[in-house]
Amino acid sequence: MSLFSQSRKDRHEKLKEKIAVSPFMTDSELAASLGVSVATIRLDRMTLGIPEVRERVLTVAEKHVADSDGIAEIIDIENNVRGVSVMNTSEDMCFPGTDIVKSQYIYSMAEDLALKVTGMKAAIINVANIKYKNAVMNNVKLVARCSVKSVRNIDSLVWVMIYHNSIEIFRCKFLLEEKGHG
Amino acid sequence: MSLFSQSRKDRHEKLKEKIAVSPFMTDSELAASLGVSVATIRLDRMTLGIPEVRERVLTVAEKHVADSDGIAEIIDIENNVRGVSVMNTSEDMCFPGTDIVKSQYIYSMAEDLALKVTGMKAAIINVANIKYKNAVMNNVKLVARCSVKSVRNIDSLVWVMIYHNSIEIFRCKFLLEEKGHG
DNA sequence: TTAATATTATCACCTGGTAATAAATAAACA
DNA sequence: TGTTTATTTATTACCAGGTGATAATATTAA
Repeated sequence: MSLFSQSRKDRHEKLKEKIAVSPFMTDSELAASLGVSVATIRLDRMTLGIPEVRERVLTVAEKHVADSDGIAEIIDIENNVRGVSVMNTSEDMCFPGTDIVKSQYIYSMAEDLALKVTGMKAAIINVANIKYKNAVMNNVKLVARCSVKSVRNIDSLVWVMIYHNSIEIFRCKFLLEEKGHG
Repeated sequence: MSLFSQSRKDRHEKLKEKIAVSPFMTDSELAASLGVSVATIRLDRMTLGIPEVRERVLTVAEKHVADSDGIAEIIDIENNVRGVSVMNTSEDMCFPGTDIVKSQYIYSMAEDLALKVTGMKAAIINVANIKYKNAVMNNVKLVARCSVKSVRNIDSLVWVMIYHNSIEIFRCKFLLEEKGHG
């Protein structure tokens, strides 16, 4: 292996890192920042299997809308009574460089399910009795179960429990209030 | 006002809605779905001030990376001792159609600050004593204060409190564990 | 029917690519 | 040293999804 291909390997590493850090750079920006021609960047991307800017941007954007929809899939729902959702944990839910899922994603799963079960344009005004005892790992299937404990006036009291392999890893109560009556 | 311009107003409304729902449609897709020519879509976008697909995609994608960095700004930090961050609530943190912020954003603000104060590639393994008593509204400035209560072995116990106008709206304890020892 | 309004078509141009090919350059080796 | 090989660069033709301007064609109201 030549010194030449060594410098290329270096450049490949730098390229991957640059794109990981700022995924929105065009080929010519990358070329300038690595002191090499656009054609070379093109070849490098081909060999590394890195798609063009627009695809990279689109991927990131699609992930965003997926997240804001709630990442979990509703499996079963009975309005104002109960609901079940499942979610597979993924790398981008984890603390960077670890296999441990940020608890905010667990919390979001619970909040989203509570919202969908009540069906109303709801807003959570009170959260109580959260328990979160065990770390959740990457690439694992979580099941959330939600049951509505009471519907009084415009408020709903909702319990959510999240399980991994039938072991409870999270639970919490939400008090939801119908929008516009607050 | 002519019937003609009435139908145009209709189309403008439909166009705005379509783009709000799926921001990644090209002009020709929009044209097809509204039964009108691409030129018309172009004119409509101009008059409504709607940018082209690629800009829309980029905007969404940039929001995503901003979110994953943590939306709050660190104001003051003393490693393993304390930290302060601020965050302005915005429309896209709210329940759709309301001015009430999803509590998951409050939770994320707390978690992110706890993580940054410990400075370590940390993972939250336990959360306790969450209190969240008041709804948080859109377009409001939140201040999070974090203090590290103990650093024992590889664990840190961290408290986070979030305030709006000096009123506490959220508090919680995190137990964090250094990655790789667990 | 005519004038005004709304829509469509057409053309030249732009960015950030793909794909393929040829040329230049650097390194390795006999 | 010259030759062979690996690597990089340049060039060309093409593509999608736009912008901007201008001209032609509906559509409707007066």
